[in-house]
Amino acid sequence: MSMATNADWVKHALETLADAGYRKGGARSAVVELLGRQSCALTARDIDDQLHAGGNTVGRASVYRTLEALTDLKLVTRLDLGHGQAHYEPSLPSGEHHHHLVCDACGRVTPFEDPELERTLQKLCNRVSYSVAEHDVVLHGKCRDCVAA
Amino acid sequence: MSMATNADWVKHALETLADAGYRKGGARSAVVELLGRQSCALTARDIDDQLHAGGNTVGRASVYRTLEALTDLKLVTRLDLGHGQAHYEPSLPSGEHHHHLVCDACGRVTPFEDPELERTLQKLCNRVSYSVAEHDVVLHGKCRDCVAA
DNA sequence: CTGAGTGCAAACAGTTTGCATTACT
DNA sequence: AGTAATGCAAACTGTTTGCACTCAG
Repeated sequence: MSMATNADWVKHALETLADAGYRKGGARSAVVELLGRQSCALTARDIDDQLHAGGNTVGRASVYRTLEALTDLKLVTRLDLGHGQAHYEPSLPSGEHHHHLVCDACGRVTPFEDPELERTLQKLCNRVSYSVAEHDVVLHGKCRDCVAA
Repeated sequence: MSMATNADWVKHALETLADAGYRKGGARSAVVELLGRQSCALTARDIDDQLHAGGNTVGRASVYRTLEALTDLKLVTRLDLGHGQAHYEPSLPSGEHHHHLVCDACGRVTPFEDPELERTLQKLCNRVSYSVAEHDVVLHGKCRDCVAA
């Protein structure tokens, strides 16, 4: 299921880019395919490093430009997890999403889901004076390993 | 009550700094007093600008150093609201806290409180593998004015 | 052939750091 | 007097932009 979902996301993302008038390009496809292989949040640096480790020669700029395009098309979500660098993750067309636990000691990021939280947030959004498009919940603390150490 | 709370916070903050071994200094007091006058999140830039507008000659560096000290002592909370710059706000000793609505169109930040959300988050924290020290909820969208426009 | 896509290097913005000076204690 | 606090400028980091070159359509 997870594999199918990720493959679907890559296909969906490439199609959406094409529909939006973007041409095909090596750097962009490389970023999209790399994102498709991940399930949780990556930084631009992570993406750049992994692409280079795989022998690819994409420039930082192309990574950022691709991420911007994908974010504009709502294909990826840009998250601020509080360490001064943005994180990006594919957003599933189904609309389902998770939130994040961040270890302030080692930097690890762990996703979690909680239906009750979603329900509570949903109710909250209706009560508020803004038109809410998106919500982010970030729990900061120490992961199990760092608590032990 | 709001006035009393803010005045208390300034007093509390200055005492805590003194107890922690910090000497008295003009830049630090200026930042603390300015924070005491605000109730919601400010950027370092905001603080620097407001101090200069008031005729003060503090350097950026001192603002940041003060904010770091205050954050370490848990006197202020550092928030990442997703626009690449950190926001800071006094944290009340009572432990009560609010979360934020951010208008992605005009940048406005509006605080809100929701006891049910706090309860839900509390339960969630107990169920999770991390030891959670803090939680941030950020709702992104458009404020009433920007929806109208 | 034309313009979007790309890589590089330079530009930027927010934040941090090094250092000489100032001023609490 | 001794040492923390401060202001300035330079250094750093993550991100964006300008430009010449390449390649998809």
